[in-house]
Amino acid sequence: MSTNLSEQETLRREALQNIRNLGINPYPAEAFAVTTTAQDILQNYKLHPDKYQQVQIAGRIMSRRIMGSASFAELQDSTGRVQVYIKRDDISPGEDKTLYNTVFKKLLDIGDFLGIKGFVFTTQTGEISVHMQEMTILSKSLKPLPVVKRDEDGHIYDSFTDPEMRYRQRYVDLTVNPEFKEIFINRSKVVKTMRSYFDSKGWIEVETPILQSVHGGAAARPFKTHHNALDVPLFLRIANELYLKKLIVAGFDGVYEFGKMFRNEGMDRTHNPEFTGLEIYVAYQDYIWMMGMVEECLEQVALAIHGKTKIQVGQQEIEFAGPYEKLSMYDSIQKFTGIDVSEMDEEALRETCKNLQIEVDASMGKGKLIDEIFSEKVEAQLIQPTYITDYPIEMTPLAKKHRTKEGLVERFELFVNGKEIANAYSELNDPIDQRERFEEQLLLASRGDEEAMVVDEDFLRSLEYGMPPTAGLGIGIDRLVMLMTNQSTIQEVLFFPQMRPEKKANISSTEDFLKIGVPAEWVPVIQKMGFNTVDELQKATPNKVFNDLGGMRKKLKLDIVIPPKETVMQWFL
RNA sequence: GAUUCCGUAGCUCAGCCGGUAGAGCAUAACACUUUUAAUGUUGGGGUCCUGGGUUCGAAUCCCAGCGGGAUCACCA
Repeated sequence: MSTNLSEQETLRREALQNIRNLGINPYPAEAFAVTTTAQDILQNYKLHPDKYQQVQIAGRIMSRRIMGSASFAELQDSTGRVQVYIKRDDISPGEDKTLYNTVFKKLLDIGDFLGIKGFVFTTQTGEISVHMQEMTILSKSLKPLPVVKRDEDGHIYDSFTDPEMRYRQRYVDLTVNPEFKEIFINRSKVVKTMRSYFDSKGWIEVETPILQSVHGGAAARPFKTHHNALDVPLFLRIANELYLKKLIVAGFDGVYEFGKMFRNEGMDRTHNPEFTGLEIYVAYQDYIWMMGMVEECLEQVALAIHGKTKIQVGQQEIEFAGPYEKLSMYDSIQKFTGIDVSEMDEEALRETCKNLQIEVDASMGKGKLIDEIFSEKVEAQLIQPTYITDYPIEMTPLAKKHRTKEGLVERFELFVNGKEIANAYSELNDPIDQRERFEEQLLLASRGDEEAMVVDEDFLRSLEYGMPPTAGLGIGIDRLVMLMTNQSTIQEVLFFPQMRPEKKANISSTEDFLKIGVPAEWVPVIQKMGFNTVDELQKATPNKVFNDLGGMRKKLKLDIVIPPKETVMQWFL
């Protein structure tokens, strides 16, 4: 047994062995038939007490209150917690009280999974509880869970709050802070609601490649990888737009995909290197039609989660029922800055940025400059859902030119609570125009714009065969979930947000220590003394190590013989 | 990347002007037949993030590093 375990972990391993010694399998293979849940009991027992005279429930022990020959424990399952009442003479009816006195009181711990057979009743203090008649150990827990206590008023004590630990060990987080499970349940509802809405329209869910040889469809730095068999570089997709449009060319009327996108860029509370995007394309429609579709869809999502369309997000109340306000990009800048940028050329825009104290650089084209003004002065002000429409052509190479307004494209972005959550176009289906737009992107790239889009020849070829007029939409699912669940960081809506890898302590194996002559029973002691590697040990002073061995022996109350000094000296040769 | 705060027991946290570490919960032992943040009594448990420096003496002061949080920048 390693001395690197904490005292509590060692005790639990000993308890595990003692359970085995009693002939009980702490990890049984048999299924345990669950007939009810904590939530079901708490909600329905009073209405139909007769139905709860024989129940089987399973979950984790989350607290124990032992009082002589009777005890209470809280059992937590996926739906919540219910109290269990255990009476010694009920579970150990004969002379042998081992099951209660030893197994329940000594060998079980907080975190263990238990299957319980019993009947539901109400205690003198009025708490609905399960009176245990039989108990099955389903799984022994070897690491102590942080214990979070709650009083009658719901105040939380000693809560497990360290964000690093919560994200790295989400299984612990959701076990001891089960209220966070609600976010993920709602996340699932968001996707489910959207999916069934799309399906009801007859559009089909598809899957397109994640490994792509050309990372098209958006402007971002990709993750690069390599395919050995083909010996070619591949990229994790930054978008799936071009593939979905190829499927419209192929003859589908509506296609959509929920999928992970990967962008090799910064991480913060609204960005994770992998995130979930929804993209949907519908043939013979345009961006005006798409606005109505988005309103209908989001209204259903809000209803599914909150049962109403007006929801609280931070300090704001946001109304998701349409129609949403529509504002052209130029009008929105005029509205919030009083400046009309619609007629300005690049030089005038640059001057305007300077006056507004917005930083610019030489690589920025006209579209980019307007975007800077917009994101600096307008974006944060758009609290209620607002469509910003009709973007400058320069910043949108995949959208169709505006039907009436020169220099603009048919595009909208939906802003809610000051953040963009959707982006849509009347998709560009003119192959010649599309090629020219890509060429302009190449020009921007040569000016140093790292976000300029790359050309996808296969996509251009597909357009040359002919794509029907199409409306397309992308929604950042993580950000939508943040809105719908009132969370301010993306990490809270991802089960496993990206983290810096945990640093692994460099530890020599027991064999390595044996090789230099350390007796087996002393290896754990050496490790306890802080020498994780042979190297570290050999860097220490031999005399001091020898002296410390005696000290550790005394401290750990070990009944083993100290190696002779000559032996210890051999370790350092 | 910049600024700033933080890192002490399994968990949450104290620890002042530098003198080799404390509390609550958890855990161990005993008591207790309806408690509920159960209770009472008694114990055990620490690489004070790591490495340097100042000092007779560092959890504490200084420097560097690592990890994390917040804000900002970048990134639709």
